[in-house]
Amino acid sequence: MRIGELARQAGVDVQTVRYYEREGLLEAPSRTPSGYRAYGPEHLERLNFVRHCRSLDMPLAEIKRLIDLSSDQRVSCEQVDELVRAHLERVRAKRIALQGLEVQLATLSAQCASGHRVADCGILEELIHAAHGEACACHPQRAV
Amino acid sequence: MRIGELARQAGVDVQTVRYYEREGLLEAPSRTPSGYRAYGPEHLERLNFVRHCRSLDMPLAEIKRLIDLSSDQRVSCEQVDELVRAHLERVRAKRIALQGLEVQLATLSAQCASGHRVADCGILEELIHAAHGEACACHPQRAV
DNA sequence: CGAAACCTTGTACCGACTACAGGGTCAAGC
DNA sequence: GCTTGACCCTGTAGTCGGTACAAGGTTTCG
Repeated sequence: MRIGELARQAGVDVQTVRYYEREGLLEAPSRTPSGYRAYGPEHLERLNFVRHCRSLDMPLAEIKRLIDLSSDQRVSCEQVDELVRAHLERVRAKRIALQGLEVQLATLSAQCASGHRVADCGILEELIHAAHGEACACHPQRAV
Repeated sequence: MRIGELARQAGVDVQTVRYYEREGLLEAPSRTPSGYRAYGPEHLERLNFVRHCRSLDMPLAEIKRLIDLSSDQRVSCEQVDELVRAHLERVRAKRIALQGLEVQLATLSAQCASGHRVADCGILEELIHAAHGEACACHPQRAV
């Protein structure tokens, strides 16, 4: 299987496959006499593994770590779980931060009484208040 | 005020100030005879404005747009609101995606019965199933 | 034989910084 | 007057996970 076929089967770009090889996530395959990469089914499986982890938004460094762990039979499963849990915690923290942002942005948007010129825009007013270090609708008890 | 003082007052790194100048978000200030940047209070206000928008996770390009809009008195307030609302929508979409990820990662973590060796790790098993295109705990009805 | 589709390497780009190298300037203390 | 340390300057490269070229070689089909 050449690189185009592998990429098609995994649903990724050809460049991405080469990128993963460069980053050490995909083993460098053997080459045809003319220098083309020749992949086997084990490469497709590995690539699917990487893509699946990426679909869970794991960074490549962690995916690499997961691959290393899984190839060492002496390693405890707890290390794998710890990695997954740590990632889950980061995702949760990010989601909570975004929830706060949503409230702030909705509040800010509510300041706009449409039809105005920017001179009287409630949104810009709030943002400029904030620039003076004062409280604003989106950051009510901001401590500066 | 020199760059260090400005940066301290706005709570940013000196490099960030120079970066904003290069990116056109902060007007280039006058210079002392020895070439040091000399800032006035209007620069601090602008910098605070930018930082406040950044705290709402707006990309620099949008902040720039906001600055441009706010300096044109003929512009309607609706354009400002539209920009804020579009940003809100992006934040909301991202938050929802992360919520889905949280569920997936929690499900995956629940597959691990601790104390095992990786050979029997439920997490890796699931991930490898997924790499074969089969359904897995974290992506139950995956269509490949 | 020629065109199209494929492959190769190498490089640069995205955002929003951060870090570092290699130098110049300034204020204080001795 | 000299040194020390804190500050400032420019320019460059790195982060992350790719994407997008450019300039060439190979294969495949008609």
